[in-house]
Amino acid sequence: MLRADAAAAAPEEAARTARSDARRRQILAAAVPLLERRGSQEVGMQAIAAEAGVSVGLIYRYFSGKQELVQAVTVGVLDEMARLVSQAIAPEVDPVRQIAGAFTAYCTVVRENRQAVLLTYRESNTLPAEGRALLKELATRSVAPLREAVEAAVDGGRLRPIPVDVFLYDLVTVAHSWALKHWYFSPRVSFEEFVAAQRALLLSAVIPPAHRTEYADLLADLA
Amino acid sequence: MLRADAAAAAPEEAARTARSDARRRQILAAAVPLLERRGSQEVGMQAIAAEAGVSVGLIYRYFSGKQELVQAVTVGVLDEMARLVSQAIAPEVDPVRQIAGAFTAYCTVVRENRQAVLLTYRESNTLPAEGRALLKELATRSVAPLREAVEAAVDGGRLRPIPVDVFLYDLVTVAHSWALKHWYFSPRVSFEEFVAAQRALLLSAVIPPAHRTEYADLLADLA
Amino acid sequence: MLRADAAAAAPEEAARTARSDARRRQILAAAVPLLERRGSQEVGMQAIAAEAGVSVGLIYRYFSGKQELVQAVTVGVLDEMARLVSQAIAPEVDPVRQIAGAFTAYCTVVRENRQAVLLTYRESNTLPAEGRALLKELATRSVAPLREAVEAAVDGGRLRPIPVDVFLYDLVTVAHSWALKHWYFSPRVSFEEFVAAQRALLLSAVIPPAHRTEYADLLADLA
Amino acid sequence: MLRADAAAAAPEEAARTARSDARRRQILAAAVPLLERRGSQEVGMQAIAAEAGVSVGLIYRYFSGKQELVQAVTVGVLDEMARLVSQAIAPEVDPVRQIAGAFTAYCTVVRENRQAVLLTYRESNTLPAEGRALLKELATRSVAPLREAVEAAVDGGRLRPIPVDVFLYDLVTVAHSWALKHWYFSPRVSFEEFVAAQRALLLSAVIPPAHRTEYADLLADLA
DNA sequence: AATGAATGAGTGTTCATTCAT
DNA sequence: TATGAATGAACACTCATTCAT
Repeated sequence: MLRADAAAAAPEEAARTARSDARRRQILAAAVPLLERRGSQEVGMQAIAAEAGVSVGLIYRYFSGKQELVQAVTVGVLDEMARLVSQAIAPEVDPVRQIAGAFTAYCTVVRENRQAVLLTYRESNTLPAEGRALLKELATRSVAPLREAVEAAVDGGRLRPIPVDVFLYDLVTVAHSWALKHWYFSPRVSFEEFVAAQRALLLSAVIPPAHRTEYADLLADLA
Repeated sequence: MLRADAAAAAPEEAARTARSDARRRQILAAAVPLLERRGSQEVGMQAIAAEAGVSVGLIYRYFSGKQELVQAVTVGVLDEMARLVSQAIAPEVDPVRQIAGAFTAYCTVVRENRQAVLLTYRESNTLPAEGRALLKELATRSVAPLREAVEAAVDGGRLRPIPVDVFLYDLVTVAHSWALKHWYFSPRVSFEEFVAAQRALLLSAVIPPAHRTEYADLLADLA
Repeated sequence: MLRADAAAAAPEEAARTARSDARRRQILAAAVPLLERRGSQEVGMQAIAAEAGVSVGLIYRYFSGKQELVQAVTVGVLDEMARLVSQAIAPEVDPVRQIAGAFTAYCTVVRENRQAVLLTYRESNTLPAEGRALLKELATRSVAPLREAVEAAVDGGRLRPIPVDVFLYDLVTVAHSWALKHWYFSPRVSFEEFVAAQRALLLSAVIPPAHRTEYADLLADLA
Repeated sequence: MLRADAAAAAPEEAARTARSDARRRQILAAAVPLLERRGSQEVGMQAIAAEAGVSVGLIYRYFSGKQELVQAVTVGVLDEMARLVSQAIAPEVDPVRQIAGAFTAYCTVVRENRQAVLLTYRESNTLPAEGRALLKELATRSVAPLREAVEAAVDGGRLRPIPVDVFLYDLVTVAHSWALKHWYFSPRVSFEEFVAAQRALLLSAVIPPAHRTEYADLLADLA
């Protein structure tokens, strides 16, 4: 009996945790589009509850308050994007092609999560110090694979000896600019043109003359 | 009498307008640092009135509401930055050097108005469509001189035939990234290193081999 | 079968009642210190459930709502105090000494249940009419033994012909004042001094000159 | 002009303070009966605002929050009672008659402010430490005149050498008991009987035999 | 032109109570 | 019998906006 109970306890606990996680996800899933569209300021807890199909009180069982919910949404959105990017990176041998692929993947993820990108830029200012630190760490962690590729390329002489930190964040910032300056880019260039042009521009800046022919396909889009 | 009045009316009117403008500026000047530091959400009208040394009611004589005030602050901040940049651009003959100079100027203005840059990114999402359009127009207008330089350089063959729109906003976005990613860059590179590296990177991407020796000084920082 | 069931029913019923009573007591025991310390207002049902080690829902099986629970706690506390007092009263032959003993006992119980006394004063205002009536009845009943002693003493001529009702509640009120005005008395007199002084004062007021020497020991503390 | 302005400034300020005070009083006056009847717990800010004929927001201009308002009401009620008592005390030469008069006055004030007395007992438990300290100080200050009379009587040998602190608060507690135990006393004795009996009882306890004939009128009610 | 007292709809949050399991 | 997730009305409090002076 006792053993059976003990044996049963674990699955019971697990089931509870699973249900609890499902609720959290349900609430977050409802909050994400609202916060993306209108910002944490404009969206009330009642609206989030209504969208999630739960009562206001229930949200407070899963999140200590609005701030924590907004932070969870923001972190979740960044996490998801990092996951999508890492999924999308093809396992290339050539580090330069890996960089190119990662940048393309990043841009694609940005295009498909434009509102989410804007949300992270917008809400990161409203987060408390702790949440901000979490976001920074997440950002740093999610560019790690890209950083390795850049470092490998530089070490292997396939990229000029550039300041890695600077180039790395240029890749990210430029990818983000499809969301940040969407009003500007979208009427002027197609997404594909944007990616091709940016990729060619950024790589042109760092591929040394000796390897330009090797990567001619990547640089072609600049003419 | 009537004539005297009419004669007096113009100067009177002018004086009134002048006083009115002074009031607007007084209120805006008080609002700017508050909004930069804490965001429009966190700052109340009462706080702005107190900071400006006027009553709440008076603000409503000069602005139709909080939204308009925030918009005026945002526009004002962008205007001021555009002014500072255009002031800082030396009248160079060489369009490439003009681009380099403008980028450096832009970065310096960003450094000295970091909070203002963040404010524009933050608040532009809270603005109504109309205000957003105004901001876009302003942004477009304020890069116009830079665009001319880039176009001239491309036309003169000193820059590769790149998509001008893309390169132009890369310059702006990268300059902004000193503010947007300050938490990342500032512990890793000094502002001078940042500017030199970015300038070299961006120009490397676009200066054709034929002119690389001519601009060796600008490209030096990449080794 | 039916008979066996019927035969078993009585003990089963009894066992159930016993378990049920134990539950009630368990919940009340958990609620008492919480309500004493923080008041019914500040204490939530969830907190009481947690303290009792049961679920919130279970409390509603044993009490119809918070109000009833608070009432049960209040009544319980008064009951317990009445019990302690009646226990502490030594079976004296002399009614005056019985009064003195009962007063001393009352004071001691008040000292050891100061928070409980405050609770009854505090919560009796929040109770519904019905609960209030119950409390009054309880209070009346619990002073009954004391009333008998006073009446006996008056009838026997050992106390002056005073209005019994008034004197009776003065005894109670003064005993309570150790709790009600604890902030005042405690830094000024010790508990023992308080009891001796009050006892002497109250008895002085009612013992006729003819019996003063007989009770000199009880009156000593005033002079 | 400047002088006129300066001259006008003071009255203006004074007028503002006067209006502000009137508002405070208006809100307090509305809050008192509500809090007396139903307790701070049961009374919402909206109800107080409605009763006062002002908006909720306005209350927050004059009180930092509900707690402060409740404290102000409680203090105000105690203050008013202290004022009424001190007004009612006739300037007697004889300190014993002064005590008797003060006690009678106290009882009368309690009778006419029964709910207020209950309110102070009830709410003093919900107040923060600071507010509680204020109440204690107020209570101490408001019995000061009575204390002087008691001390004078003891020093002059018209009262037995009793512990002043104890007797003083017995007077107060017994007077309060008309409110605290109103449910008990009121069906049993009239207010006048109550006062006469209590006065006689308390004075009997402390007037030495030597002066009993002198104050026979005060002691008469005990028979 | 200027004030600031006054408004009241709206906010985030709590908690007694219910009910499916 | 026992659970605790779920509810939602109610709360204290805020703040953009108005308007009598």
